[in-house]
Amino acid sequence: MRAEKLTTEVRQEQIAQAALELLVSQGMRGLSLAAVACRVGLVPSAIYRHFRNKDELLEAVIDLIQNRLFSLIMAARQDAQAPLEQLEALLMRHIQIVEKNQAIARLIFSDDFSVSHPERKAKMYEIIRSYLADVAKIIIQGQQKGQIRQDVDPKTLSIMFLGLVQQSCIFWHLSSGSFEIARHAQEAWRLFRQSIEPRSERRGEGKR
Amino acid sequence: MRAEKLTTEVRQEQIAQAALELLVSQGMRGLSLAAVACRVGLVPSAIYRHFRNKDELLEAVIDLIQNRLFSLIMAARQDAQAPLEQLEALLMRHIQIVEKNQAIARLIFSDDFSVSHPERKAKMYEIIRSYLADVAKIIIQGQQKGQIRQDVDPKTLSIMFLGLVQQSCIFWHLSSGSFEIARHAQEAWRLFRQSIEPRSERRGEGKR
DNA sequence: TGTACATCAGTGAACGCGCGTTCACTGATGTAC
DNA sequence: TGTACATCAGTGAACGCGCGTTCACTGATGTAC
Repeated sequence: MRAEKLTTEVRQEQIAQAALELLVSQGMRGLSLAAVACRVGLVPSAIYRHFRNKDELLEAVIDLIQNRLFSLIMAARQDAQAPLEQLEALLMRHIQIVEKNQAIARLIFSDDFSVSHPERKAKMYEIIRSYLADVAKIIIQGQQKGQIRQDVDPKTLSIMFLGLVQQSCIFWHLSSGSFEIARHAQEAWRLFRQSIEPRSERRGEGKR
Repeated sequence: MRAEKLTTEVRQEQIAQAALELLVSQGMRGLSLAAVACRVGLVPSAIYRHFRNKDELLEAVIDLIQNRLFSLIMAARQDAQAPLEQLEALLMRHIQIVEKNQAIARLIFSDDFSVSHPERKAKMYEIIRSYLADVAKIIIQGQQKGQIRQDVDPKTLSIMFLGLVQQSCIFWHLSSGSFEIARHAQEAWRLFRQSIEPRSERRGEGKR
């Protein structure tokens, strides 16, 4: 049975999308050209009409991830006005798409990164850094508004924030879903929030 | 050239050790039986005199990791008396062996875990949980001695503590070593420590 | 409106490669007599 | 102390498998005349 003939632009999107879905659900081994092609309804060799090779497909997957991360931040910024609440919204949105966060970890720790492709690893590093820069921006706004204490490095804070996300996801992954990710995230966020709020607010609490 | 004939016990240790080293330096793809054998000075098929198959070798690697994690905690507990200082020592010891921590992440997110071997994933989950239980013990001692505030769940705290470690390692890995892991860990620890110390101490600070 | 042609997405057979694994064989070591 | 034998770690050739990739071919679509 011959598949419908579609333009390269459409197919490239479909293929990259299918590859990301496979990465999420099946891990790196599931990300074979045969499996990707099957999911799109094509024959393996048809992939080569739209990507030069598997490496080029992986690049497309990375671009897809970059876009997802970016829109996540955009969405969180619209969820709330105040910086602290934006961070909370971002954390909760991350938790909601746990499986997709795993895909990032799987990619980062896959063989196609660590040794084989240093330039790809560098690209991913840049993507994460730009994500963190956006988080840091929110933090700096919080500091200017007096919502976040000023004696901490925004960059350090942004990495710690991402740590809240990642850690929850790793546990969720390892426990095969039985780990109560939402509850943990809330408790962790409470602590994190207390540690970054200005001391003056804490003093108020302490006085009672 | 024929290799020296050694007992299975000795070879099993050598092989598992070599496999872990390869996992650390080369990632999962570097962990081929051929490479492992070569590192020990054997021929690939010789591995089968000491392990039934690759799966059994992986089990041995996991056991090795478990032992390493355990001795890390033991060492940290001897570094200091007070619970908070023990945690700090543990964090710093973790940072010193960044590369080895990566190996854990590589294993966890490899294909041999996520989909292929649920029981192996479960075992790793147990290992991490028992590690966290030890960390939680230290935290509970800290709460009893009044060094750590009592209104936070020790389990949540232990996961957040591990988050400090992991996050630093992930960044160090991604940045190919250019990320200043020690500085970040110190700053992150400072914040973490402040957030878990009892409020009475903070109130004192705030009064000035 | 109809015909001829170029373009290009989709096909299926075939390839080379690296991998885990098997197996008959070797030869050193320790034990029984 | 010497001889015969069992044990077992190490060897190298060979295998089957899944994978990424190539290539000549098909056939639908759009364009030029």
